[in-house]
Amino acid sequence: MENISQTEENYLKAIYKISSPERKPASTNAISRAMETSAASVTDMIKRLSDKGLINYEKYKGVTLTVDGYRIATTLIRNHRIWEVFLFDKLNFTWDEVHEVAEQLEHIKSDTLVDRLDEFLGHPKFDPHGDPIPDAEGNFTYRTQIILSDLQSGEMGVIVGVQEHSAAFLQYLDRMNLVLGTQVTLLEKFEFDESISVRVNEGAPFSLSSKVAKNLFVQRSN
Amino acid sequence: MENISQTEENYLKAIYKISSPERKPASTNAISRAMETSAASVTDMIKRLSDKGLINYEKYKGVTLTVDGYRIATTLIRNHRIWEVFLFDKLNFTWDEVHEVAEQLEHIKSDTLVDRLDEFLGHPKFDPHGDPIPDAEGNFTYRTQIILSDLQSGEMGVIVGVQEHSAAFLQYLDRMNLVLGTQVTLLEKFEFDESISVRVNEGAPFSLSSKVAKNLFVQRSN
DNA sequence: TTTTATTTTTAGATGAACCTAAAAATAACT
DNA sequence: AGTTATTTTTAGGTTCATCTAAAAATAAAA
Repeated sequence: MENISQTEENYLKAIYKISSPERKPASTNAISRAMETSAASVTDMIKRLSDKGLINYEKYKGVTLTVDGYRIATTLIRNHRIWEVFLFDKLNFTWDEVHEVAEQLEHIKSDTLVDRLDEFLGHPKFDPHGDPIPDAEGNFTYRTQIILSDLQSGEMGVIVGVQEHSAAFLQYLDRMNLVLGTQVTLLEKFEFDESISVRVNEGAPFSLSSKVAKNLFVQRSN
Repeated sequence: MENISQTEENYLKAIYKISSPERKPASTNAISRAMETSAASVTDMIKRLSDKGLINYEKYKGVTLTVDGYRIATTLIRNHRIWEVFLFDKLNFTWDEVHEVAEQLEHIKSDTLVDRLDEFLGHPKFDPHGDPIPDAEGNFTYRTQIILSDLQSGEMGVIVGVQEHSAAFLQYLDRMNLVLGTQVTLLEKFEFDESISVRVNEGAPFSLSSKVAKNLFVQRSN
């Protein structure tokens, strides 16, 4: 099971993301969208990954990860998120900058590198976007979280993550001081455009669009 | 000058190492030895690098780096050595372990990553083997160093670097406590096999082979 | 259920980075 | 200088990861 290329790793990660959490097969088209390549290229790659025993493949039926493929995919996600924590905590990258670099760092091959980094960082459980970091066995820490717009009027919550990861969205959140750990009180919901009115900490009320309200994860705090 | 592959980068680094410090042209054979590939592959690659303006190439005459090629090569060396410091200082890798991982990390593309890492590490000037870390402009810090066997009998020196970088040699040095910063007194030189007798700090005298004596850099300290 | 649309696969090509074997150029001996 | 040895290049081929265009299979619509 050795000698897996960076490209192959990226395909496995894409398949993992498409098929989780329900373990549904990933279609050729979905993979080609995720990888930004042609469907023909995907079929090609699928054959190689199948030959290597990393995915289960039946023509026209989509693919699922084997145990080996799953292990590689979750290791990559672990690597990626631990590197993100390093970049954010130690090198002062912003949360919209970490992804791109971590995308490269996750592929570094070393038996001990990420484990030592994990140790150095104090075994973080979540990355700078609030996404859980799987342990070396691929187990994720789950958290009871809801989207901001699901709070009741008057309820308080703490921001614990984001659903949308685009740099534009993350930069907007930064500008609004809506970073992880921020206390948010939902004051009012407006049906007509699904926008909401909130208070951050003790500040003045302001409104957030439906898009923001639906892409921020919070934990109820009262 | 964009889109340079990892392989191309490694060729540039090899050419840099072969042709430094005298700036002599690197021969096809020397490059093929360094890269562990066939001479034919080197000729292939040489053409591509020449087309990209990274090396000066004249058939049968060997190659030299252009200004662009030189900049890339020294940047890689800078990246490599800064990463080595990180692995050694922060993640407790031993000095025989750092090279292999840094060999991968040096290729990570980011405008700010290595500069921030450099900052985080306190702008180190030398890597864990005592090799100088060039600044962002490719300038190296030079140091007055001699090989251990060039000390006079009775002279003291401080270990500042190694010439040979093999893991076996570095592990041997560790076992003997001959790490960077160690104070060594040369007691006696034996002509017949060029071995030497030394004292480390205040310890008991012991002997070192010619090979060790010639591959350790020291700075005179009295 | 037959036709149409969509998805997936096959066929055939390309460029990067490698290879071996053979030819050409340069260097080293006698 | 002429022959031999070495180095370098060319020629032709392979594998990986991609592509486009066309064929085949599946899904959706009439």
